[in-house]
Amino acid sequence: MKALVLPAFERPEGMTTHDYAFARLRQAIMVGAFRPGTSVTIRGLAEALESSPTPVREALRQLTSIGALHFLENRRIVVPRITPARFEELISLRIVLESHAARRAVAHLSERQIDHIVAIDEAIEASILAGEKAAALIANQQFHRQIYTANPDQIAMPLIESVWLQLGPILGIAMEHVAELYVVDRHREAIDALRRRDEDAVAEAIGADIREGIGGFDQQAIAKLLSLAG
Amino acid sequence: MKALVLPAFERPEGMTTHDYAFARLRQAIMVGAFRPGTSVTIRGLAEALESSPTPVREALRQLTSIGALHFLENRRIVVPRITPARFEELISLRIVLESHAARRAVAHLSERQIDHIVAIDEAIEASILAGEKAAALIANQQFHRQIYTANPDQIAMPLIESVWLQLGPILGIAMEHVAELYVVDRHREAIDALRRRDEDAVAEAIGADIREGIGGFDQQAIAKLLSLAG
DNA sequence: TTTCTGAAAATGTGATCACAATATAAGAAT
DNA sequence: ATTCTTATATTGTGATCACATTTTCAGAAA
Repeated sequence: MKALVLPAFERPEGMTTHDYAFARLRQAIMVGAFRPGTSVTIRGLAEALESSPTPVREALRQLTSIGALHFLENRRIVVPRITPARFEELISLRIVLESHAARRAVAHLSERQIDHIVAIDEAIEASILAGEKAAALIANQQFHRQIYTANPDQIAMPLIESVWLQLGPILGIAMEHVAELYVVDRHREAIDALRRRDEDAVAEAIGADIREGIGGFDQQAIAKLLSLAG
Repeated sequence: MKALVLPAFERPEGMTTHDYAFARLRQAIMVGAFRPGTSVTIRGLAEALESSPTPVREALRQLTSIGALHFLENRRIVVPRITPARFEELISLRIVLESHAARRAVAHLSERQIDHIVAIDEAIEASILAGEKAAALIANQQFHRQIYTANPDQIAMPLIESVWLQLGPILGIAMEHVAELYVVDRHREAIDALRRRDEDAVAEAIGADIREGIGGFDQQAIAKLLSLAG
């Protein structure tokens, strides 16, 4: 049994053991630290997190509720495998959910908030130029999240993050097999549309961003990646 | 402390205590057995379910992950309150998610499956005529679920059910304050479109069904309901 | 070499308990 | 009558342990 290695995570003071376990595992999955098909154990994670089974099991249960993990019939806990069809389904869901969320956020974004989003976009490009894949990934998620959560009554964010989590494992594989990140995003276009308060254009830009970004991998490339992950 | 009363639920043999607790609580919330703002306790539910805190807490954690419950800062567990804006947000999400899921299911539905869906629709009407509100509600959900899950690679169902769960509590209130259910559904239209394999028409019918069904309550009616639920 | 068998190890499950934080309610002070 | 204080009860948290199931693997049989 090799020891588990989880991405670093600072534990805020006062955070419960359960919340810590959940946040850390969630983040690990989100950035692709686990490969599809990997199986995890409660005790193993409890040891890695220096705690006990109870809070870890609660965290794992939550992660299964949002599709990040699967409890099999034999009660084994695994990172879900991804088929090409499932991948395509996830991408189309991202497009539908996120263009909707973006559209409904437009009216709530202040100029100051848009400035902040611009700053995040610049951070993304900086990370890419520096070759820091994980940082670029996190910043890209932050870019999207910042837009959608501007709507104070917004409900979609947890659902969107559920989809992100389900895409996480394949993201990790993709990052390993892509020599350098090539920037193909529509962020500039989305920002311009935000400034014009053009809801249709914002929704369109976000949809295209997703379609041409990770969704741009064609079926063949995905199949190849998935076979490598077997 | 008044004893909790949960809707009946038959426990399949071999089902773990945790799964039983989760399924039963989930169903209770889904059909509106809990009012918005209600607070629940781990020990109270453990007693009602004749088990212990551990599996119940796991079930509650899962339910919060899908938006059915909220853990407050003080660590109290409550059924989320619903504002008119949040309600409108939930309905628009339902429309987006479900018309998308319906569209992507069309190609997978066999004639036999469509026949089954017709049978469910007839059961809905029978329940309405018999005045059995809860049964009509369950059957209506079954109608929608049956369509969406025809797509074997479908990912959206858990997200859709998350939205249903968040609408559950207000459903319970609505059922109490509506003397008789008036049938305003587009099921027949959806079924015809399914037979024609007309994806656009199916998506449109499902969207209209949601919009004119529960979504049809205008803001004023919702505000009244929500004030009663204070 | 392959397959079968059984013992040992690993694993998920759930009840219990001690502890800390929070809420509740009774009584005192203003 | 209202507000503040304090003691009691309630509640969430997390570690631990016993149990049942599953997995793993060494050794025997074919």
